[in-house]
Amino acid sequence: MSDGTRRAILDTAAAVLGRHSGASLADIATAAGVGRTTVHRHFATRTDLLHALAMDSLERVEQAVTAARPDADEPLAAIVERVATGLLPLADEMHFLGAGATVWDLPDLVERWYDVSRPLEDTVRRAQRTGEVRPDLPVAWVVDLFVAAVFAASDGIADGRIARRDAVPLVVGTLLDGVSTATGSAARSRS
Amino acid sequence: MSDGTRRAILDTAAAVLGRHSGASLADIATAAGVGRTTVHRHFATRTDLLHALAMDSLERVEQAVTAARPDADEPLAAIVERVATGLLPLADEMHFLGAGATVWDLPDLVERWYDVSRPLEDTVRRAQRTGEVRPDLPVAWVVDLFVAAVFAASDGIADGRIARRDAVPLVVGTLLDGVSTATGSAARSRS
DNA sequence: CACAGGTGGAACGTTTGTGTTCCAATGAGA
DNA sequence: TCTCATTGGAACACAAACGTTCCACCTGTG
Repeated sequence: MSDGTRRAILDTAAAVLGRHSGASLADIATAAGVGRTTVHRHFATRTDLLHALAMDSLERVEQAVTAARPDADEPLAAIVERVATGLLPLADEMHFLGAGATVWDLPDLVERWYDVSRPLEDTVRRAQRTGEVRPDLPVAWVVDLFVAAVFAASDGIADGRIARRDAVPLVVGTLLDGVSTATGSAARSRS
Repeated sequence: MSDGTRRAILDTAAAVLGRHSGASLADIATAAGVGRTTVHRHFATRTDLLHALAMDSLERVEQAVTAARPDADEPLAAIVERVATGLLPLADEMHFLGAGATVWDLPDLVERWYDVSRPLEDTVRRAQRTGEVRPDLPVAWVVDLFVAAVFAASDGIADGRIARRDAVPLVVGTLLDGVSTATGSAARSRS
C-alpha cells in the first residue's frame, strides 16, 4: 500500500516536525513505524519531504477554510466558528508551517499561502462593510489575530490548559468581543 | 571587553535562532561579528549557549513584566498597554523561547517561566474580581491570548503588515474589546 | 508454485556541525 | 615599551545525519 504509507509518513512528519523542527529522518521514520529506507523511497531528500509536507499542509488548511464557506452570507460569528472548528484539528500542520520556516523561501509556497489567507481577508472586509467589524482595524491584523488565537487554543489543548470543547467558543467569543465585560468596555469608551 | 562580547553573542543568537532555530554556531558567530572560537570561549557547548540564552531571555521578559507593574491599582487597559509596550521589543527573545523548544526539558527553566506568567495571571484574576474581565473566561486563556496577540503584533511589524506605532493600540484594543463593533456585539448577545 | 511490488535492515561514503588545540595578532593598561 | 588578556584563524578528530546501494523478507496475485 504505497499510497497509505506516503500518507502515514506525511501525517507523522507533520506531528513530529511540528513539535521539534530539527527532528531527523530516522526520528520521523521510527515514529511513522516505517524504515528510514522507505522514507527515502517516497521522498528522495529531506528537502523534498519538507516541501511535500508544506504543500500538503497548505492543501489541507485551504480545504478546511473553503469547506467552512467563509464567503457565506451569515453572521460573522457563525463563520468564525466554522473556520476555527475546521482549523483546530490541523494544529500539527499549522505548527509545522509556522515553525518549520525553512520552507518559506519557495515562491510557489508563499503564493499558495496567499490563496489561503485571501478568502479570510475578504470575509473581514465584507464584515467591515456590513458593520460587524470595526472599520478602523487593519484587515491583516484581524486575520493574524484570528490565526494567533487558533494557535493559542491548540497549544492550550495540547498542554491541558483548556478543554477541547471550550476551545472554539473561547476563540470566537474573545476574538469578537474581547476579554472585557460590557461594563468595563463601556466605562473605558466613556473616558 | 569580555562582557560586551558575551552580550553581543547572546543578542545576536536570540535574533538568529528566533528566526531559524537550526542555525549553526558558525552562523551565529558570523552574524555577531566574532569568530566561532570566541563563541566557544564564552559558551563551551551549543547546549550551554541555548540554556544561557533561555535564562537571559526569561530574565529580560520577567524584568519587562515587572517594570510594567502589572499589580498596579489601575484600569486594566493601562496595565495591558504597559506590559505590551515592554514586551514588544523582546520579540526576538520571545520567539526563541517559543520556537527553540529544545530547551524546555530543563525543570529550572519551566519553573522560571511560571515566575513570569504568574503575575500576569494574578492581574487577570484581580481584573475578574473587579469586574473588568469576564469572569467565565479561564485565566490561562486570557494570558495566552494576550501573549499570542503580542507575538502576532511583532510578526506583523517584522513583515510590514502593521505599523510599529499601531501595534500596542491594536493589541490593547482588540484584546479587551474584540474586533466587533458595539452594534455587532449587542446584536449577537440579543440573539 | 512462481513472481512482482513494496518493504526493512545493514553497510558505506559524504557532508555538516561540533568541540578542541595551538598559534599569531590586536589592543589596552602598567 | 612590555605584558597580559582577548580574540581570530587554521587544523584536527569526532559524531550525527544524509543519501545511496544491495539484499532478504514478506504478501498478495497470477
